[in-house]
Amino acid sequence: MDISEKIKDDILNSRLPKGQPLRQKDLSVRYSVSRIPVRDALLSLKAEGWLVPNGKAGVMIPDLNWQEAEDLSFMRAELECQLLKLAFDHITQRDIAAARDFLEALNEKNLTLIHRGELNWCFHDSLYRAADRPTLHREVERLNRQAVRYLGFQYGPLAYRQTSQHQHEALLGFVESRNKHAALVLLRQHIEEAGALLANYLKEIE
Amino acid sequence: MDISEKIKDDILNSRLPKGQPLRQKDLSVRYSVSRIPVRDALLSLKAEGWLVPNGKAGVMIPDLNWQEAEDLSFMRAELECQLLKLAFDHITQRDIAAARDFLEALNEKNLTLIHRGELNWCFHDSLYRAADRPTLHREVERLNRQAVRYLGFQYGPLAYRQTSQHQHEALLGFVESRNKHAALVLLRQHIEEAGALLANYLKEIE
DNA sequence: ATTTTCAAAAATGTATACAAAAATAGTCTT
DNA sequence: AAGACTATTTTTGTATACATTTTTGAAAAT
Repeated sequence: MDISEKIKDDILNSRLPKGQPLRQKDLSVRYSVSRIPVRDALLSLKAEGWLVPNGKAGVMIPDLNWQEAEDLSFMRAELECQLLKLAFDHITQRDIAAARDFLEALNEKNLTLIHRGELNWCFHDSLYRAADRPTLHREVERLNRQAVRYLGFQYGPLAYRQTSQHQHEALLGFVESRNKHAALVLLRQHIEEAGALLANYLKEIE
Repeated sequence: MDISEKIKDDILNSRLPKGQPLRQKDLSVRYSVSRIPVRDALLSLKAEGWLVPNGKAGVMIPDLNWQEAEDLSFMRAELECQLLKLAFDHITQRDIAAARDFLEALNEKNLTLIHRGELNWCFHDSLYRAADRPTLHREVERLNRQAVRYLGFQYGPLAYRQTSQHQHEALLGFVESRNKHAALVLLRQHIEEAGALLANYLKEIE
């Protein structure tokens, strides 16, 4: 686990302070490395949206907010449905088998948020891979990785895990039976529903 | 001009070798700095899509290709139209004035590609800003900045500058006369047409 | 001739030290 | 007491030096 992953993990589990700049020195002590790898990690995390600039110097952990949740799910809905549509007729048995494996793995109760997020993306990715559209694919992956920051709410207070898993199974079913239309409708619903639920929840607690 | 900008400029003007790894040492000599700021720049540029990993070590300047051009313009069309739609009813006179200024500036013949790309984004940004949707906005900005890598073709062999400028003027006209529908149709056309032209050209010379 | 192995070289990753910039706190002025 | 200014401290940015990893190329084996 490299430093960047450790920082993500610590952000997800609220082990790093929000609302104040993260100090390179503090982090270098915390993870027992020099400031150089810390700087590298902060740069990457900033580019991925896990951190935001803090004035003229330093970075901060941004607050989660309903607007970002809404925008992320909106963009995912638009782009991922397109990606699935492009992929659909080229999805192989191997892809389906891979998707099933990831789905299986997601049933495990004791997964870290990061691990669960990764498996979640891998499941979707198995279905998109056949689209063979690297740039679109890369962008969708970016969005999914940003959305991981919100997973804590979806699997915690919102208890959305069961529903999500059922939708995944249904989606895979439609792919296997080559029902493109139903798969696309369900995927959009899967993304938009989770986004709306999350956005509403965040609005409430704000 | 910081190093990262210099590297972008040198990539756009083919002053750095494509198809082989960029060496941190070479770059540090070239720009007369140590390897640390070079590393920072490479990390950022990799995150922005200007560079791609080269095996286990180093980065490379990726080839421009028609599929990426197509995907970028596809995503821009989907997301920017949505952004303009959200912004439209809130665009102020001040926004319009700003847009006009950038449009004016774009008439200047002797602009560097980077500068032209920046002005181009600023023009669009003036019209989107009123949407007040930071995350969506940020993602659209990312896509536009990636698209800058392709500007050399659009303003060079394709001689698309005139057409593009006319479309910009017409778009601003529709905004001023509060003709939302026409503006949205034109924006989509503006993005998709440029994308298709570029993709076709790249296919030909490939 | 092709492939494999392994040592040398080169490149990247990291630590430490120093320079520049930013934030802080205290003093002075009004 | 509020605000502006300056000195001090803190933090970030960069250079240099060292460690680790990767690449390269020559020699040996098939």
